[in-house]
Amino acid sequence: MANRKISNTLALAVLGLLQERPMHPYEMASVLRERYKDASFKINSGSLYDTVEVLVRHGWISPRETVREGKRPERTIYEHTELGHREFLDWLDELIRVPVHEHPKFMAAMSYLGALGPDAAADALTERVSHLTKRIEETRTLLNSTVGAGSLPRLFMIEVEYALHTWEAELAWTRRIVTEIRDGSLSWPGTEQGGGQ
Amino acid sequence: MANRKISNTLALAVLGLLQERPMHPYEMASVLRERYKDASFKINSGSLYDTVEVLVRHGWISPRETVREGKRPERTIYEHTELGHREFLDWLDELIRVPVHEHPKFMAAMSYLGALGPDAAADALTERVSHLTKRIEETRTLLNSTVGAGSLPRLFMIEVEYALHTWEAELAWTRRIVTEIRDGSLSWPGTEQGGGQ
DNA sequence: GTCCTTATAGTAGGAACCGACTAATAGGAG
DNA sequence: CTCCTATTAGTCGGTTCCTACTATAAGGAC
Repeated sequence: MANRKISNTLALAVLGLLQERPMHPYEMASVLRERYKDASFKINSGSLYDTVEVLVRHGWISPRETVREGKRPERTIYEHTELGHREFLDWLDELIRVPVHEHPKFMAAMSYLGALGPDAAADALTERVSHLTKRIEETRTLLNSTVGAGSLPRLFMIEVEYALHTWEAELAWTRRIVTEIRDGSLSWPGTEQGGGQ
Repeated sequence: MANRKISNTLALAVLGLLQERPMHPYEMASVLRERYKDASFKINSGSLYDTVEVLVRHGWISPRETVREGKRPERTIYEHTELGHREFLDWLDELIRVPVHEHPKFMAAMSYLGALGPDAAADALTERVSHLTKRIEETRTLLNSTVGAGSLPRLFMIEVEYALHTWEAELAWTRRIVTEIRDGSLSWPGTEQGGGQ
């Protein structure tokens, strides 16, 4: 009963939307995209319908009605249950309280940085720096045109602020490593030019 | 031919190990753990054997021999192919060059921070701060007892330095948000006490 | 009015992934 | 020398996840 939880965060997104009002899956995807939440959740129509089914099986949401307009496919509209409401808050609380170990692809790649040799490594990292810089600028622009312009409360985009902050940290670190590779202070076992010592 | 790539980074780990010397899957897992690479890759015996099979199907690695000691299960030893060598370097280079969008669970949760209300939110974030602090300390200790003690070259633990840096950034950000919730500078739509303005 | 593109709504089949299990051996406790 | 646990090595079955696809309707170009 402890970790019988669903782990896919897309389920959290669905649950969250249904706290507001009943919706059919396709609409959930649209609303999430409108609100820029596709940066936080991996929205994929196949997974979305599966996720909804799992939530139904667990009794966290339930179908409310099935409507059909013209000859388009039927839309099934879902609503949250009492249990679903409690589990939503519980899950949310835990996700915030307890950091989980994740496995970002960049960390995996850095584990084998040595294999590239110092020159290719510095080169690849330099290109990463430029991608990150661009992404950060775009995100700043987005925040300025929404929260900055007063059209959205800051709380509604707080996770974007978080992402921005982590990218900035990654950028700073990456830049520093490039410098250290180039000036030899990060020495490269396997090549004969060691750093100091 | 462009994105016919394997996406699971565990395959990168396998490929990387086989650049050194031939190995059987169980040994790969042990070596990765010895080298603290289980922080970078999600090692799971089920997935590992599947991944090895996929690599064989793609022709990036191939079985070299099957040995049996006593009546224990047979061990199949794999080695990398020429193609596997090229693809390893290529993939590595791309993972470093081009940042991919990931979906950390914390970001997902922060998207619904509002649902907790300011008090519960500050409370949960405060607990996160303490977990992060502890994790950072432990990681510093690990780095001191390996790279710091001169028993491992810094390059071999560079991804741990990266993780440490990102956790520190997350910690600083989380602390700041807690402060802003408590002093009211992060205002909470839905409750009536707005911030400044 | 016909053509083309985009939006709407969802389905289906297979690949990937993971947890739980098997089964043998080695190493100590007593 | 018998029991118990840890280590070695890998398999199996089900769930989850994703890509590719179907099919209708609406909106403009010309």
